Amino acid sequence: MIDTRARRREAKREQILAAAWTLAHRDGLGGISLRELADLVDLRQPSLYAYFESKHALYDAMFEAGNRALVERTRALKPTEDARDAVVDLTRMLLEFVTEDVVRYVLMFQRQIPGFEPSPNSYAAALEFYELVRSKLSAAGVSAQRDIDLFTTLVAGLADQQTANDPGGDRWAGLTDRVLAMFFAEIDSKPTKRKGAR
Amino acid sequence: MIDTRARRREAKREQILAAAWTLAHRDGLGGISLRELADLVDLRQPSLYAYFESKHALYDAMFEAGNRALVERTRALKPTEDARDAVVDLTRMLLEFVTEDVVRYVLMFQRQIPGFEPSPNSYAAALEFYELVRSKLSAAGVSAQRDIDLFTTLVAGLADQQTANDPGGDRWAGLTDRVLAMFFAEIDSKPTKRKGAR
DNA sequence: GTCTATACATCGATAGAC
DNA sequence: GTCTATCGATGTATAGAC
Repeated sequence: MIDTRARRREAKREQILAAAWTLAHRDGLGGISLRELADLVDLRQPSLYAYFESKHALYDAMFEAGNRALVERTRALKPTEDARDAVVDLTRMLLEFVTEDVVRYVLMFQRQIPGFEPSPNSYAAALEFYELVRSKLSAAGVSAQRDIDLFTTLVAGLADQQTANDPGGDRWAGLTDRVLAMFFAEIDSKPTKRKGAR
Repeated sequence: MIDTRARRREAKREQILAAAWTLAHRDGLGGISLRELADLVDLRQPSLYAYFESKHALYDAMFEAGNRALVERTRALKPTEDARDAVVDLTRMLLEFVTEDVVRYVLMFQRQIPGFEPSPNSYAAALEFYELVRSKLSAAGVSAQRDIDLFTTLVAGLADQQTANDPGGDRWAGLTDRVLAMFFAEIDSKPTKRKGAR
């Protein structure tokens, strides 16, 4: 049956992707060898091309998987009464997401693979996440672009320092609440005119 | 004379380093090809090993040069009356340093070369810079480790976002003053006991 | 789809002659 | 110090049998 064939193919694709993550964790993102990857899934190297048309396509699939996981995780956050609590929960979750798999973080948020650009399809997943963030920020009274940029600065700084200087620990992640309190104090001290304001 | 020989050797080393920066700017850090590098300085590829024992040793020399330049730039900052102004000047200079040469920034502050660890000698230059930062922060009333970590978070965030999302521009660098004002407001709101306090 | 076999270009690195 | 020659590995890709 055609369905069986398609399902087997999809299963093999998933198997290849899982093996790719394994290799990436061991040797780094750039250290994935297609010959070794093929070995891990009982294929010969040229046969990988039946599933991914290039190594970049493999990275692209990994990039998409990472972003879909992040979107899912974001959607699974419990609703909060206060909109700012939602931003706190989001940020905590993001730091956790980032520290639990540094390689995935690097693939998604650092430009480390030379020449790799996400396909429009994969990038859509990334955009979906950013939209969720924007929406939560907006509900918390943060909608000016420069205020959003300030927020991304803080989160990027926490994630960068945490993964680079204390992987596995929480030296910087532990600053999350303090950083956000500081952020909202700054926002409140310079209120921005909003659409609904009189 | 022995001096002449040593000087010629040092000059060739510098020539190789300069060519390496040229290639890195064109092709990225990882894109440096030893064969092309040798061509640029009129050598054959294996002869480079008379000057650098490996490609990592070349990166190490570049890492050290970058850090020495940063230390020099920091020492050249004009003294200020107010200690917090010195931190502002330092941060502005750092953002400028980072944006004027993104490749150098990546080499110095991101872990992008697989397996590259600075030698103790090169790392000493990096430590020298951190000591200067610590000293300026301390003079400005920031000496608790968690407060220093907060500062590094902010600077890392600005540098990361600026270089990654707006290279050549100043979308995030332009937030520097606001970020530092926010930082010092936070510091003042939670004063830390200091050695000299009564 | 998967295989064998092969090819090409590139890479960092090393041996050994001079 | 510099060279030629070479090694072993990589990613990429294709041809052609089954």
